[in-house]
Amino acid sequence: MKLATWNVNSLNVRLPHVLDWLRDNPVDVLCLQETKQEDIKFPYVELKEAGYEAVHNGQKTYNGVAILSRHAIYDVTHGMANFEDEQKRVISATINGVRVVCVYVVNGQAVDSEKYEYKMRWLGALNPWLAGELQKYPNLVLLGDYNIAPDDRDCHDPAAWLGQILVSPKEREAFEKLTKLGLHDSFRLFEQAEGHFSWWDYRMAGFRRNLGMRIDHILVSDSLKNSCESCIIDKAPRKLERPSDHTPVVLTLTN
DNA sequence: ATGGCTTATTGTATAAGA
Repeated sequence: MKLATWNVNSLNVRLPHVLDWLRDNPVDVLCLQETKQEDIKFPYVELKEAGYEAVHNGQKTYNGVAILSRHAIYDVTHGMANFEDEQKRVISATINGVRVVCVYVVNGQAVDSEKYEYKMRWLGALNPWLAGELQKYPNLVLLGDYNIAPDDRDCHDPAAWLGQILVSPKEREAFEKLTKLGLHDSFRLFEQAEGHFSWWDYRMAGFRRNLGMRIDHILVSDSLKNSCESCIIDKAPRKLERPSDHTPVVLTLTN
């Protein structure tokens, strides 16, 4: 089973890239973030023609998450039961006996901002909510844009970014607390080298110079850890015309 | 050279992303 995550930065703009990518990479499940569209505009028909069922928790202009699947989708829930939120950032479903949780974590803008406070409150709710979900669904995969680079090697210039948004100690502590629930960063089960990123700023020729961050992650529960066969970042879509600033991360599970 | 780009908005400048 292959599961992937991709922040598309507007599905309206990026649908051709998504359809092309799914044709070349027919994963079982693809989680999307920042669809930035109301449900009525969501391209259910085009995705169905491409072989994918989809569920969407969206809103106009901002945020929005979706799960696309080649297999039947069961028990869909929106958001986190313990956190009232107008922003559409979470959608979950069960597919092939795996609980798939798709998240678009708050960006936070700057460490001294109100948005950072919201980010920390949001992450503060995510942890206990996931603890409960793991009780209900031991086979769980948490995919999405975490807006956290968990380690210095996940940042192109740790000295320049020291204490900044995406790498601040509190954010990294929140990520660390997720791993303490028994969730494992599947990319780091394999690749340990520096210079692997999932997001590059549109400015400063960020991609060409590999000035990136690894902020899109796929975490797997204890019970799935030994089934992980590979986790790769696919940089190909970032090279296209009018790309998303993020690129897909793909997990392969055995059986 | 601390800027640079991209997206959406009942737009034509502003907010947000990260």
